[in-house]
Amino acid sequence: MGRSPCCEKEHTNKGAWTKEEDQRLIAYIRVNGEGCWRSLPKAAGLLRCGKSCRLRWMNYLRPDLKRGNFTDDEDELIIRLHSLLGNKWSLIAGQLPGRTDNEIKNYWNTHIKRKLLSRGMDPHTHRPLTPVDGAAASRPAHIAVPARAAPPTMFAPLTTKQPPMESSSDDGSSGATSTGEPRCPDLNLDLSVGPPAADTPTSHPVCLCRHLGLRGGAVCSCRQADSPGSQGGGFRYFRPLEEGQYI
DNA sequence: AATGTCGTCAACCGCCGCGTG
DNA sequence: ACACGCGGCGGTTGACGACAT
Repeated sequence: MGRSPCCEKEHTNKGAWTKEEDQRLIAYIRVNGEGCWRSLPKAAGLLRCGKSCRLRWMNYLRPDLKRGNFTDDEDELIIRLHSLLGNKWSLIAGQLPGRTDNEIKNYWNTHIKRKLLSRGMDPHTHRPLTPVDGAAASRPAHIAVPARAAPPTMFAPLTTKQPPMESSSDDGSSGATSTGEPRCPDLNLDLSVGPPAADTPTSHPVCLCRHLGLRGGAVCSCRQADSPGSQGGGFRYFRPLEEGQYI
């Protein structure tokens, strides 16, 4: 049998939304607020699947959406967040007010991937392309390539049990550990859009999870985050990048 | 001007995680 | 512990416009 369909497909419209449908959806949500997407279409007089209504609202109709081109700052922030989080578009979108996960995902696939390739970076791993990667990058799109492991593990988090790494000027022999393992590049965790505040310390470590609002979630194991002495409590830290260093 | 190709993006699909009974 | 319903997420598709030939 399997799961029941989310709606009666034979009685629902599909495809592009009309202005009238948009107006109905907006008017309904203005009065009743978001939520209960399953019953919303009927209540709002829409012949649409609840999921479709939610998507339309979230990605297009929400009043707080920022339309228009991405700024360079937003570009860089997306790249940094992607290197940390992988294809977690909703988490990335959470750091860019007014942008949606769908929008960022599209933008990544159409613009940023190419931007990284032009920098000689692998958009999946955020590492410099090797000649082999380069060949892969030029591989015709229809030739499938197995997805690589998600990047989040690429950047081994620093814990307070480890001494902070020396500044990344530890030369760029970089990229390899003494064991010959490729070393994870460091991360610039100034995740704000726009110029940093003058008094913002950029060299001392920050809790990534906390910065991303993930503290207490599955991703973050930080404890006692708000207490000043919490550095010994198991925080995971990341060290910012040096000027001009890419992730 | 007609046709083909490419890039963009809104929308759909199927899966997953969480809450609830 | 289990099944179910729902919302949310990420991958993919397809329509459409811009550009090239």
